[in-house]
Amino acid sequence: MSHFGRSGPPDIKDTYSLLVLNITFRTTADDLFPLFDKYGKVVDIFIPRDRRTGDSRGFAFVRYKYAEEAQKAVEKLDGRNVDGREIMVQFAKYGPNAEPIRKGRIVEVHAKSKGRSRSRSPRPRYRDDYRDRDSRRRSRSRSRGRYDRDRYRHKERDYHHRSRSRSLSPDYHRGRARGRNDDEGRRSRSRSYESASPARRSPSPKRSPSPRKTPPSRDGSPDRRSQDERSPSPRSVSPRGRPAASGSPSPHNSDADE
DNA sequence: GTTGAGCGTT
Repeated sequence: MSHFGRSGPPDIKDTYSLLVLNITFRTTADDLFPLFDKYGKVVDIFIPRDRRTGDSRGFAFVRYKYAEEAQKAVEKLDGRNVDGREIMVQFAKYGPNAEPIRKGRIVEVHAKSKGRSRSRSPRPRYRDDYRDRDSRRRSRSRSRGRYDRDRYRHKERDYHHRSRSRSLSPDYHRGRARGRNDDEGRRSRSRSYESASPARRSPSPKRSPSPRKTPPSRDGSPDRRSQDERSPSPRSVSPRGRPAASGSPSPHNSDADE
């Protein structure tokens, strides 16, 4: 039981953060603590996780008390198989406590200028060389991809909107020129619209084939929803029996009902 | 239940 990150950063004034990547989504700070603590004094371990799902994002931050120990852990734990996945340990570049690292300049003492002293790197990481955004943007995980796409949605939408505007100009002109086929013109426009926003279609494909399952009253009745919210149980005024009992013109039915 | 480039909270 570790309370890392539970009470926020304990003291990052003299701590060095290590970024651990490529860790499994099930790896927790408790699993990394013994691993990193073995090589040095771990002050705190923080694993950013989703606030909605609460799942790990796949990387963790390990704070060491001493830079030398952190460096050692990087060399030793970098490339270590954890939970069946090879983790990548490296100094955090961005962060609140990334400054001490720059000041300390842990390595470069005996390390060759060619590269960090990661003689323990069993596998060459192309990411270091191919750090282009194109590379990481080409393939992305599902969970993160969704948010990222959402973020870029404004741009895409703007682009589409503009494009549609231009496209609509000639389309409209042509459609109007035809004139004789009002039906066809409308249909064409309709199709164009669908093709213009394929991702904007209602995320409820089930509703289409089964419109009966979803009552239309709740679909287009925002007013009703408000009322419902105010009166969460308007029909449940009598949970024990049916309120219509007094006005029920079918006494015999009542027997069958209950 | 899935996934796999990256950089963090009270």
